[in-house]
Amino acid sequence: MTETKIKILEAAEVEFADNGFNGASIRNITQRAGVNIASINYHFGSKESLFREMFHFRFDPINEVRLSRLREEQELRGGAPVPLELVIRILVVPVFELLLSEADQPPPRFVLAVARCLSEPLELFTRLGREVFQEVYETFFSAIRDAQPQADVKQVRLQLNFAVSSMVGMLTHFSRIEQFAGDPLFHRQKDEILQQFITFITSGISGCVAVNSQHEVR
Amino acid sequence: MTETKIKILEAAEVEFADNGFNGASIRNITQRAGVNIASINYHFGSKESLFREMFHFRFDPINEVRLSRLREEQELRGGAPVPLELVIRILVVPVFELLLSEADQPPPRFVLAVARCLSEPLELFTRLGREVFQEVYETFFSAIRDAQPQADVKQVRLQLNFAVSSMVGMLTHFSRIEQFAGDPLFHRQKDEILQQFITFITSGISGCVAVNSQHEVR
DNA sequence: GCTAGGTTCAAACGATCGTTTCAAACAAAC
DNA sequence: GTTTGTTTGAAACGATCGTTTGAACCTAGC
Repeated sequence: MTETKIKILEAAEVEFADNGFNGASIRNITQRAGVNIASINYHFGSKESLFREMFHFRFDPINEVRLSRLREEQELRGGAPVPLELVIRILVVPVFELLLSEADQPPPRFVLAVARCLSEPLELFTRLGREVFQEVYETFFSAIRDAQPQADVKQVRLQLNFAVSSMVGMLTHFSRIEQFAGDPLFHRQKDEILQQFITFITSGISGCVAVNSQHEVR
Repeated sequence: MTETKIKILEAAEVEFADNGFNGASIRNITQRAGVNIASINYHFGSKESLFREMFHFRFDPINEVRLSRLREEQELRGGAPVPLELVIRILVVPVFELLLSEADQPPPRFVLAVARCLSEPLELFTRLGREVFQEVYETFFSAIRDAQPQADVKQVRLQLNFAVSSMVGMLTHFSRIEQFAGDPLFHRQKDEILQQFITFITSGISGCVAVNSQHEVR
């Protein structure tokens, strides 16, 4: 990969994270990268293709980690379902450990860039989201279903929808909601927040099943 | 309120919901409303002010409902804390019953408009979010804290952050994530989805406290 | 040294953006 | 009927957008 291409990708992360997709401008990106305006269309083809390439470049490895870690656990158990909390942990950690980086170094911006751009209602992002996350979605859907034999399929689908929405919402709105409280929450350890979030989603999901089972028993 | 102003507000909801704030254009809004381009600046001053007015116009009544219902329950109990699930229900229902409207009528668009625009990283929306939601945030923060005497303040703040993120994420991404599954989830009754979501958040929050209490016991 | 292919550059393209202008149309008051 | 203040209209403003152009530049390979 050319040096110019790398510089553009790095600058694009920051620009997309700060301004969203529609708000980001080719001129700002190239200026930040210290390259010529035309180089984006030369190296990537268009603004959309630039985002697509940044998206894949950053999230494909993350998703591979998620899939391989889950498969490790599954093989380790030889057929027995992976516990729900562990499934959620494997889904959450690879992304959120990047957001909640240590205090001495700034968090990578591409997580925010992707989360914020995916919130924009462009048709492009519907396609891109599927392109990048479809396999992860289906694999973890099966794992969550396996972990809860008593839940029906539609319920699990709803649960995963809740979980993913929470995750994207957290990425997009954490810093902003944080400001409601006046002082930041990051005094807490990164690992503690991460664990609390995993617990939040896990408890939320298993709470749904518990309540629903009660309904069926009645 | 003038007829023109109302027509603009209605058109703006659709345009903002479909394209976000940066993606929405004054020309599309006025064209959809059937009014002159200049009328937005005449009646509202600017695109930003138009959004601000739409935001307040729609969400101030919703927030008043949330606050008054919570106070009703509090007075009904005369000092005793309102149960967590009921607090969450009062927070969630006034907004989500609009999103999950019945099949025979399309859902109002301003909910999506606000959720999507608030996801855009413009400084404007940090201010606007506080302007509209600060009081609700603080009031429900107290109620959630009261409902869980064993939880400490910072933990409750984190929980509310999780809850609000989930809510905004749900509004923004529900329809898109739904498409991962192939067929829509809305076969289920509106009330059932709503109850499941309330249970998800409630269980998530109380799950955090339970785990944390265990930690402290050790 | 020359050529060929890949890369960068300044400049411009057409389109669209939010906003402004100012005259025309309108309504209500006297 | 005239006046006054409010609302609409067509047109244009300056700015910025993503993209394209075509010449200049650079670096291997011969």
